[in-house]
Amino acid sequence: MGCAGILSVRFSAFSGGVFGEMGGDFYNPVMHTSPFDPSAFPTATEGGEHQSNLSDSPLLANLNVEQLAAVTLPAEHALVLAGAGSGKTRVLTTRIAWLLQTGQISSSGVLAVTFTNKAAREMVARLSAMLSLRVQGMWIGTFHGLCNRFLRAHHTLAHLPAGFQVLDVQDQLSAIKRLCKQFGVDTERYAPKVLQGFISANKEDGLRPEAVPAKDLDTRKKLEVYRLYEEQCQREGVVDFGELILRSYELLRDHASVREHYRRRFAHVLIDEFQDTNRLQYEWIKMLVGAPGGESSGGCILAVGDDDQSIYAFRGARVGNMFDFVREFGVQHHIKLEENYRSGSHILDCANALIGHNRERLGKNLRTSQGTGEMVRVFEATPNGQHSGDFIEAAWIVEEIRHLADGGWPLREIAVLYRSNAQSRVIESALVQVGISYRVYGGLRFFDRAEIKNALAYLRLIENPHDDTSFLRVVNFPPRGIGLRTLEQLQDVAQSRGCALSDAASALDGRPGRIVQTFVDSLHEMRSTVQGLRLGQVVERVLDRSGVLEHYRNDREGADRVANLEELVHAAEGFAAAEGLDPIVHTDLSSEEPSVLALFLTQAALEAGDNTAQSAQEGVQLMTVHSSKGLEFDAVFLTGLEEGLFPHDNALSDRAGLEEERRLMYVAITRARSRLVLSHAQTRMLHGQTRYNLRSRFLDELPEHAVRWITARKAASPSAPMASSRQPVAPTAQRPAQDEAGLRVGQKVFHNHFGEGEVLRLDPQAGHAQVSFTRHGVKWLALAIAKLTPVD
DNA sequence: AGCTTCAGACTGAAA
DNA sequence: GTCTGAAGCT
Repeated sequence: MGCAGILSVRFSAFSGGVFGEMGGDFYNPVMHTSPFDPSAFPTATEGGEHQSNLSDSPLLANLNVEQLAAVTLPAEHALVLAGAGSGKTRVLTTRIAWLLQTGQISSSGVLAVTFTNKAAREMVARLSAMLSLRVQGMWIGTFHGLCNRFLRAHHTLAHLPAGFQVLDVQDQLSAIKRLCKQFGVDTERYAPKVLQGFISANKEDGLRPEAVPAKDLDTRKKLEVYRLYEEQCQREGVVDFGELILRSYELLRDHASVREHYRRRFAHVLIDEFQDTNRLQYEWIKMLVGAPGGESSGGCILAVGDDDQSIYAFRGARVGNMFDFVREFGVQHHIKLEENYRSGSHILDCANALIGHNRERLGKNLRTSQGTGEMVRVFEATPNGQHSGDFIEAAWIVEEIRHLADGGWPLREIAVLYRSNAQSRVIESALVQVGISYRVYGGLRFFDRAEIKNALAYLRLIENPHDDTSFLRVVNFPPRGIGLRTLEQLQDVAQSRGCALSDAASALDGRPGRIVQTFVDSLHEMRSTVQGLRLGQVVERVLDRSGVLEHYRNDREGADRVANLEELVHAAEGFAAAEGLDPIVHTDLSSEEPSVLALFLTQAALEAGDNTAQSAQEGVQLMTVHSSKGLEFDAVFLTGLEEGLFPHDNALSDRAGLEEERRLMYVAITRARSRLVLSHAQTRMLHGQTRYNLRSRFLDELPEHAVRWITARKAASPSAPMASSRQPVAPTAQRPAQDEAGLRVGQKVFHNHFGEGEVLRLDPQAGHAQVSFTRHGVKWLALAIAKLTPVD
């Protein structure tokens, strides 16, 4: 599967980031030896207004005025508004390097937090390149990675076992399902997914069950599940993602000495992508630093973010944290990074004009000294007799890509972006048609694959026999004839005795009981046979003894899975060295030190791998706009710019939703270096039916001077006949009157192509009508395009 | 007990 | 149109 590269990079590049120097790194405020690299020592900065004064400092060379100001800020709280492509990461890393080199702090006095492992890795890599000191042991990582590290160090105070494990979303859901079954929760009324959302959302708001207002019966029921879930996790020694942060927060809150220690220690706290932080993450930061006026104020915060790129409100991100931060910390230093080093001014003009339609902004305008660059083009795909608009759109884009490729543009520098994953399919098949290779982002990640999760479940059971989630996952995998019946009995016994499933096995009798007992025995056997082996060997042996590997070998479609399992062995083999750990596994269940196996399993949960479906081959990159954030490409094709799709129907109910959609569009536009092509289709196959869509309102918000409206001039592919040569659409073409044609629900209508039908629903805001046609089924139509005649 | 079929969903997604 | 998850069949 070619995951070798991905894995080895992942496990080595972040070495020490999470686990390095565990223990010794904590209650040990003693500084590292001097971090100075004499050759890079800067001269006095004199307030640092002009870079010319600093030409002899390689670190600060080539920074623009704003970047320099941000890097050399005094040790006070500050907010940096960093526009897209403005050198944000460079500022963050140079700031850290500058603080270290000027001797203002030691490397143990810095805490830098990001959202993704990728961002953390990049920061570590850039710092290593700038500094001669060991970046490994520094507190640079994700919110969850750092909190994990923190809880490991203080696991006793946190009431957790040394080798506590981290539940990912899948594990969490199955834990909740199991709990529902056990306590007879009506899962028709309270879907496990909903309960999971409820629990996570509350944790991310920093709320334990007792703190959530039980306003109605429904909420009370959910709270009961929340409580039971917490008990279950505690009993099994596992934590979910939210718990990592919530418990770290509470630990700091409840233990003054620990709090004081870290507040004294971290003189500088740097936060990346601040607009994406949720309430709990912000509270954690505040607890770590101490709000002004509190009993002890700690270090200073440098928050870097861009309110215009806030696109994760749906998962709890609060742009409001930016405003709160300024208010609560009395932030005096506001720096805007507005110079963009990525795109020409036509592209930036589009971005600025578009985002100017948003009301709730801190305010910021991207500029460039690069010149205008290419015009931004807009393509409208018109359906023909054989193909719907999305097909024509895809074919046209692929043709354009082929031209680019012929012209020497590297394929990996070309991206096709879309609003929702469902759109990738048409584009993929168009690419396959002409034989252009591509990569799709958004598939399963390595550690989320079923075979890997099965293998990890065995390893977890070796580490912790009380992990019932893992027990249930593999008690009948590979199949050994244990059915639901048996498991229910087992769970009953475990519940009445208050013990783990694996300890309840002996109470069962009959054939099923013997099978379960054999399974439990084999786990014991594996646990003892594995002692003293290297981690890689441990994984290998468990894959063998558990029968997992054999099971996939016998599966005629299991070749990929076998390869992935081999990859897992390889990853385990390299893990210890990369983390600077002893590779020998000792799973002493009462140990105060987590075993290397426990750390490996945690790593797997906290860093599940790139979510790219294909291997890292050269190819056009396909992804959603969301996952394109932070990336850049020479050429960007942004597809499906249609009302209902982008902005998406589900986001249109309120102003905030629309503004987030617009920010999403802003993110997409600012990905392009030199070429940006926007496209929309008049008709699109969606959910197995044809939809008629108006072009996106966002297209009408772009400035005329920077945009060229085009239509197809030639056949997009041999099989696709001429797209009709319509006149370029005027950018200001009128939107349909809301009540056009006087339609109402239940109205009988006639359509030239589909014949007779009845209006099922109306969406006046979007100008859409859903019509059930007698002969062609249910379709959504855009009233401006479809000609509907009312019939009586 | 395990496989197959059928209904229903379906914006976005890090750790 | 395609994937997931639960009920039905062998």
